[in-house]
Amino acid sequence: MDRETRATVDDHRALRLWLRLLTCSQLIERHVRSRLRERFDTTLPRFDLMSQLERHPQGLKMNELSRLLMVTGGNVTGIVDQLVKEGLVERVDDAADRRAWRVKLTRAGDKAFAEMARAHEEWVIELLGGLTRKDAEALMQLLARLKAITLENSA
Amino acid sequence: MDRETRATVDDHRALRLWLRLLTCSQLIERHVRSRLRERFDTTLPRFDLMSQLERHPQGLKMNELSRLLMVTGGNVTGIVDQLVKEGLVERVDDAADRRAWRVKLTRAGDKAFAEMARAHEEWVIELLGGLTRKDAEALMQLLARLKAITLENSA
DNA sequence: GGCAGATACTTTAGGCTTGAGCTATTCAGG
DNA sequence: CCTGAATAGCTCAAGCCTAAAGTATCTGCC
Repeated sequence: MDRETRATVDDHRALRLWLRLLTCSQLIERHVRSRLRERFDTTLPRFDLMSQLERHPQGLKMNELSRLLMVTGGNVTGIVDQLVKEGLVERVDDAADRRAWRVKLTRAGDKAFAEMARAHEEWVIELLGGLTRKDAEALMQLLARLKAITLENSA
Repeated sequence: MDRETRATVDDHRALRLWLRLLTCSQLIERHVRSRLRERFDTTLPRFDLMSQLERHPQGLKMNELSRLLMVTGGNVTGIVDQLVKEGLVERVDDAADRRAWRVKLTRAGDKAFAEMARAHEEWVIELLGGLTRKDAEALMQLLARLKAITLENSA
């Protein structure tokens, strides 16, 4: 019996929905984190950051990374520092704004990310692949609505 | 455009589902964390731990808390230490096993938690209440399937 | 031009979280 | 009994994350 299962029957709908969503998310997240550590000796935040850079070959500014990853700027500074030290990422001066950097994957970073991304997708498919296509699509749509509503209500 | 929206169109279904789930979960989590800090100067992990204790008035052992909260034992030690110091929680010797504690809410903890739980549910309703009853129920059911499948596949 | 406010980034203190390694206790077989 | 394995809990180092405060630069407005 875990947190979500234990919710007493008189808990209300929205609360139970949130607890269940959190449980699902944590289950998957733990699995992925653990595999990233085992197989690649890295972490989910590092992977997420590199994944953004891979989608933006022209590079991203620190504050763009911060917004995309939904974490604070100080946090991005720390993670980028590490990846720079490991040679996976580089800070390039931004020509138009001397306050800013353009952060990019190095060639080594691009290569390392490609391998991790392949494995990562396999793990996710392994975990979630058992859902029927119909369920998966329904879930996608409902989560889209949830996301829109949440964004609206937290603004 | 956030992480999930940015996923390129050729990303596969399971991966996109996972990213969307993560985004939803993080949006709600950030909101709740921020409000817990503002209004009660506390954190989500502390709230979660107290919430488990509130559901188990007879007390819980450290390893039971660890399992219920899906975090490691060392983590539970730290959070319980703090709550004990603040007088919200107490460690009672377990009569049957001298290695173990029974962790319980104190009267002050119970009172403090009741107030926080009321506010917490309001915040969640405020955030998610916009979903129709039908959508909420469908989502509950699909997430239940997802949870079952994930548990099965990560075992 | 110059100044006020906004913006880009870093730093710091403090809390969360993990995995690995430690002690103490319990339990199951011989 | 007693010994080895399992279990309950703690400690530690390292990394993630936040909010707040600090520096440097840019931008708009007079």
